Amino acid sequence: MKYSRQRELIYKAVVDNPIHPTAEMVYNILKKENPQLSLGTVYRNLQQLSERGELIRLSFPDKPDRYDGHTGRHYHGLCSRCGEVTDIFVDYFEDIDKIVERETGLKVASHNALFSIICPRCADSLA
Amino acid sequence: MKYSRQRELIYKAVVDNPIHPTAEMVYNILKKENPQLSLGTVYRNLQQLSERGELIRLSFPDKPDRYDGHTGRHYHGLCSRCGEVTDIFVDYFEDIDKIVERETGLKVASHNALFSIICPRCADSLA
DNA sequence: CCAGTAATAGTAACGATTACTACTTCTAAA
DNA sequence: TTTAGAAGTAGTAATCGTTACTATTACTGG
Repeated sequence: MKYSRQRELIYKAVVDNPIHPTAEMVYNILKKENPQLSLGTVYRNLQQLSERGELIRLSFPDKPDRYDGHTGRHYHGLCSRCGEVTDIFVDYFEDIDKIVERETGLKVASHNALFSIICPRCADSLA
Repeated sequence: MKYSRQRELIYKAVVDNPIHPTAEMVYNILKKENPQLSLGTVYRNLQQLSERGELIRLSFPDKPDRYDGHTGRHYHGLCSRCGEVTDIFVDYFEDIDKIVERETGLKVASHNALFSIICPRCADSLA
């Protein structure tokens, strides 16, 4: 894989923006300073980086995919009001992989979890 | 919501097929006996049923959405070899919602989990 | 500094899904 | 039961997110 300035920018845009941006968001963030950037380049690099495990790609029904720069095992929260995606850093629940293995007989490599939450901003606006 | 024969068929196709079919799969299953069925009708009803909580809609990167007729809390396994989706029925891990609430301060309603597994068929073919 | 390979910009194409429209089917009340 | 009106359907067009293509540009090893 050859170095490219664009890939560097795209990667940093995801890592530096904890909002879990979509491809379009990355494009909009970067095009201000890099007006020649192509949306296809953003998509291509996000895909490559995800394949290589340098980014994580998240899918939700009826919404564009989002990308996460944290590659360590962690969970996510999805605000059921505003749709915001947040990282949830708690210790990985090792046990539950073993429980599932024991109870189902399947070989379990890992799991990921999505918590349905109310984010602080939405919680406030409700109060 | 008014009764329709098509909706009934679509709902049953999902509930009766534990493969977590895609919209296209549902269409193909049903069109044999119901050649007049329209793909748009399948999509529209799957969406309505998901919105009403009678089906669950699952999204994965780069794959069409899948639908699950089990609406009770449960988990899913995704075979990392063949991509097959399976239900995983183990007791809901109530504790982890509380742990996340305690550690993050967020209001947690529930979670779902996706286990990365090797399905029995793939495990066999490797042996 | 140059050759060769990989990456890009720009645009076209694609697949999954939703929207639209004229026609059909439920259903509730007369 | 008939019938009016609302909701649903079939068939097709349109949309959106994403990937593919192509001519040009930018890395990098020798």
